[in-house]
Order: sequence, then C-alpha cells, then structure tokens
Amino acid sequence: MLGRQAALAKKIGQSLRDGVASESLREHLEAVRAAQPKPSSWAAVEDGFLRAMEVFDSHVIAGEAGEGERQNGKGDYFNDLIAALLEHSSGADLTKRTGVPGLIFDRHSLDVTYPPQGSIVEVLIEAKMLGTPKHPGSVKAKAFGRPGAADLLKRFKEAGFKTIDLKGGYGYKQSQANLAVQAGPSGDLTSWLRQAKPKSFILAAVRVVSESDFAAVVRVADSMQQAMDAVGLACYRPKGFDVDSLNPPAYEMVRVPRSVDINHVLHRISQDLRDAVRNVAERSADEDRVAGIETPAEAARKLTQGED
DNA sequence: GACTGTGAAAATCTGATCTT
DNA sequence: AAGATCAGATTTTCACAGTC
Repeated sequence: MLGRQAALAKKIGQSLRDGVASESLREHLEAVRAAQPKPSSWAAVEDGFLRAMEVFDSHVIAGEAGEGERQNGKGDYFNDLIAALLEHSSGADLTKRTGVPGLIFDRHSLDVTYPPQGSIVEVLIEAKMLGTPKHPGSVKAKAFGRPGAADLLKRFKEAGFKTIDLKGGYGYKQSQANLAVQAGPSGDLTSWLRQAKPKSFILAAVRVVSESDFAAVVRVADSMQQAMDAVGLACYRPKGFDVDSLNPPAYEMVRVPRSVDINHVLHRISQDLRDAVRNVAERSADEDRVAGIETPAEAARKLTQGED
C-alpha cells in the first residue's frame, strides 16, 4: 500500500527512537527536519552533527550506550540525516528498498534510494559511520579508541560489490529488452560503471584518531571512487588529535580533498536526483519494457523455490 | 484481513593474528 | 611496536509463511 511505503520511509529505528544515549542524535534530526529554511548541505548541519556526536560518545565512554545503540542507533541517525538533506535539496522522496535483484544475487537491500517503486532504481546511496571511542566494554582498545580506517576497506568492498551487481543486473534487463544497451563491462570497468544505472554513492562519516588514520581513510575513499559514481567523506577528530579532547569528547571536522568532500558529493547527488525525478516522469516506456524481465539470479531463485 | 513466529540480512564493533 | 588484515559477535529489522 502507498500509506505503508510512506510510513516505511519515515520509520525510526528502535535504538534511535528509545535509546537514552541517542537522545542528542534524535534531537539533532528533529531540529534538521524542522528548521526553516530547510537545511540541504552538509555545511548547514555540520556543527549540529559534531555536538550531537560529542554527547553521544560521552555516553558511550561512560558505558551508558548499549550494544544496540552503538551498532544500530548511530548508523540509523546518519542514514536519516543524509536522507533529510537530500530530500530537502532535491524534492525527491527517498526510501529504503529490499529485494532488488542484481545480476549475481537475486535480492539486495538498499538504504537510501529513488524512486520508491518500479523496476528501475535510478539513484542509490549507502551511508556508513565508523569509529568509536574507548569505552568500558572495549578493554583492549587504545586510549583514542578504534581507528576509523580499521573497518573502512571491508565495508566499502561490500558496498562496491553491491553496486556492481546492481548495475550488471539492470544492464542485463536493458539488453534483454533491446533498449539502448548498457551491456556488461568490456575493457574499462570504471567507464562502464559510470554510465550504468543505478547511480551509486557512498557517504561515510568517520571518526579519525591520528594523521596516519586520516590518511588511510582518504586513500581508501579515493580508490573507491573507481567503483562508484562518487564517494563522500565527513571526517571528524578529537580536536587537534589531543588526548585532552577525548573525554569529555570535543570534536572538529578535518578537511578532506575536494574530490571526496561530502559537501561536493552531496551537491552532485542532489543534481542526479533532480534528473532522476524527470526521468521517472518521462521514461515510463522503459519502465514498462524492463518490468517483466528477470535477471538470471531472479530466475534461478524462482526455480529453486518452485521445487521446494 | 490482522497477528505472530522464524530466519536471513544488515549495521557496527571487537579481538586475534599476520606483516612490516 | 605499530599497522593491516581477518574472522567473528551482538543486536535489530524485515519479509514471509502460517494461524486465528
């Protein structure tokens, strides 16, 4: 139902909704949604983000944030924050989608996507948060906590494979429907990726703990650009990488190269979203032709289900 | 049709083990 | 000794199927 879909988009995760430590994150989200004029750039919410994370992390350090809040609440918050900014700047209605078929795997779950329904996913955004201060539950962690770079590569690789599989899956459907071919990659993977739908982006907010940690984060993000349409970073750190800024946490942003700057990338995404809104309005013929076609992964799944 | 149990998947974090 | 890599833990959410 339509009402259900709309509710899905606005639904708030349990940890973020109820968690005691997540109160500052909730409040910031509400402020961003209520503000006039509507904030649509990272710069407009950057300070609120840093202050909210300081309060959240102070609860984490005090041992007052449960596993659920650390692992789900924080991620949901960043996800919702990004979605709010992009909805404000593009007017597109962004939702979560599940069961979207790729070429190899038959169902992917997509965080922030447009449009909410139909066979053609135009734009896909993966939002990730990384880095945690040391807290009572992590005895072995160093004083600065876990470096942001520690988990970046693994998670970017997962996101990268997902986008390639989705682009491959849509390319398959297009060629089967005899539409303008966006065939498989031949020769230059990056060139193919850039012209294949869905437009795919990674946005990550990373708590960095040292110059080398920061350098590693930028390097991985820069490499990842070859597999995505763009990668955006919001890096923040304890002020000056100073131990005195660890507890209570005092954070500041760290400037990243322009090519991976979240401000820059958000602007690009909102342009793509506006294009996509027009595409969806004008190209319903493509939608109809592709709608009945299954990728090999989808077909295989139906086959095995039937035999069960 | 609405409710409920179940299993898969995703989000992030943690600790151990290799490398340099 | 520090950094990089690998494997796994914990919690939450959602689709799906079965039941009233």
